[in-house]
Amino acid sequence: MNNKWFDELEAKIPKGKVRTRFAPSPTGYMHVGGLRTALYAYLVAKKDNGTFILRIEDTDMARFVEGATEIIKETLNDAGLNYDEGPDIGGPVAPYTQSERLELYRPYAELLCEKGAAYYCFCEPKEEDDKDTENNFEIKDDPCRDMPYEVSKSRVDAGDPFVVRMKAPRDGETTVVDAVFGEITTPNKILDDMVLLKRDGYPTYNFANVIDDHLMGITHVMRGSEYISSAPKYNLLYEAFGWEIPVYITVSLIMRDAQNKLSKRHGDPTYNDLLDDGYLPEAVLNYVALLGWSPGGEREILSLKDMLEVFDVSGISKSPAIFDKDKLLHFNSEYIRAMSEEDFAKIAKPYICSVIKNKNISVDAVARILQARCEKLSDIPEKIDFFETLPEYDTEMFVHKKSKTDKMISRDMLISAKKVLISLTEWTSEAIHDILINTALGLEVKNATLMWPVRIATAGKAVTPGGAVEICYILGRDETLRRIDVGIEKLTDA
RNA sequence: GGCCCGUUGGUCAAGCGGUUAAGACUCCGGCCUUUCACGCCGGCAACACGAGUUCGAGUCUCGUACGGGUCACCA
Repeated sequence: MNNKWFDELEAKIPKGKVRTRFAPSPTGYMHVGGLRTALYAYLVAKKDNGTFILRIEDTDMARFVEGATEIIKETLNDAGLNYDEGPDIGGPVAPYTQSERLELYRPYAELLCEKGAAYYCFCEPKEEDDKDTENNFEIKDDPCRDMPYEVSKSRVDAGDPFVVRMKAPRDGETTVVDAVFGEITTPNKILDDMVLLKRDGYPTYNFANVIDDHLMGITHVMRGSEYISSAPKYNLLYEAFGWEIPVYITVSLIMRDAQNKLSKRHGDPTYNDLLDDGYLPEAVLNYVALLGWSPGGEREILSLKDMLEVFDVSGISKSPAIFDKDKLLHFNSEYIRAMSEEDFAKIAKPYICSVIKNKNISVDAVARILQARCEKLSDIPEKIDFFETLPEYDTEMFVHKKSKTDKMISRDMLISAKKVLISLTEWTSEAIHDILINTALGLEVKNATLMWPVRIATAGKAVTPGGAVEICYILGRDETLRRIDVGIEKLTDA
């Protein structure tokens, strides 16, 4: 490659603005941690009016998953993390998918070999088995490390299979500066000669990442703390090229418990699983933002826009955070309650319709009584299935101390309720409410004494969304009266 | 095992040398009420341990313990 080729690439690099990237590998789903990294990257860029980029890191042919890129794009989309440059929309430093950038990496690897900062290695790949053998942690110099450049180059030219490895210095030390972790100094001698270019010609993550971050003009690099021990090697690479080192922003891991990180393999939910389970994207995003980052004040409910205002790298924590589903659930219910009635009805509808087929039942009315009582959308069906069909129930449910009811009283109450409801001219919540309250008054019993049996008879359940009035209203007159009759009958038998 | 990082209630966390050590989730009371919720009010509960620096340490230093990360031709 001649210098012009490199120069042209360099010339394309946008400068002067903050540029961050989310660089997932397409595994078929989105990790909760990945979403958080994407969010932070987005915030760092957008806070400064910068550019947020999506880059797909698909350099592992063995792990390719069909459709995975689409999942990533959709996720970013419905989380509101809109990227300015990416695989589908292009940009000044396209392409944004590493498998489409393959011809870029080898010349850079060769350049490093020429400079003596890397070398060709012809050793056979290590066997899977002796990789993990016991305490074999020693790093030993690669036999090809000291092969003269000309010799190795001619072998490469002759077609020998090879990998390119970085030539880490054996002395001195490297200091990494991280916006979260501060300065970390590592003796170079413990750094291994990591592979840059694989035998199949693909770059490794470590290499492609550095090349692309540079070529794409990335100014701030966020990644999980699992990469922090590789950071000195990245610095060495940047230095070998004479490139400016970006600002590292390392975020700690999200854990399932004190000793295990969140992982799909162990059955922990991915972002997509959470959505399927009835969580709202905004709620998940909000919750995840607060795992490992704090805005400092007492405010916890933050929209993406709010976060843009208050986000600061100094609020990122170094210690790992345990993912707490209870708290996520709380955020979710907060978001549900904050929605407008119409919006809630819209998202609840599919869940409502999954159990309620009866056309006489108003989906909107059901949604209204549900909104304050559901923490996630997926709890909806079991809460309202009684509207569709009256479940079998035990008459013991009519007995309620606080409402001062027993079976006898309940039967009387149902008979009274039936009498007034049957003659009700308009079937509205207000009308039902007023006539029942008046009836209780006339009977000289407390409201609950009348309401409790009516609710039990019409729902067949001890716990229901909404009270007697709402249930009667939603059920409609005919069904309400029918269910009251069923109740009276059951109580008569008992 | 080497190297690196971390440690405030069960969980998320504020705190950046002087506080009665915030707040949120969970849990437990109470109020409201036609059930359950929602809402409101209240409560339980923490600086891992040991030295040192300092008039004074959750805050600084060192050590110990515990936990995590990493040591792939995976990312």
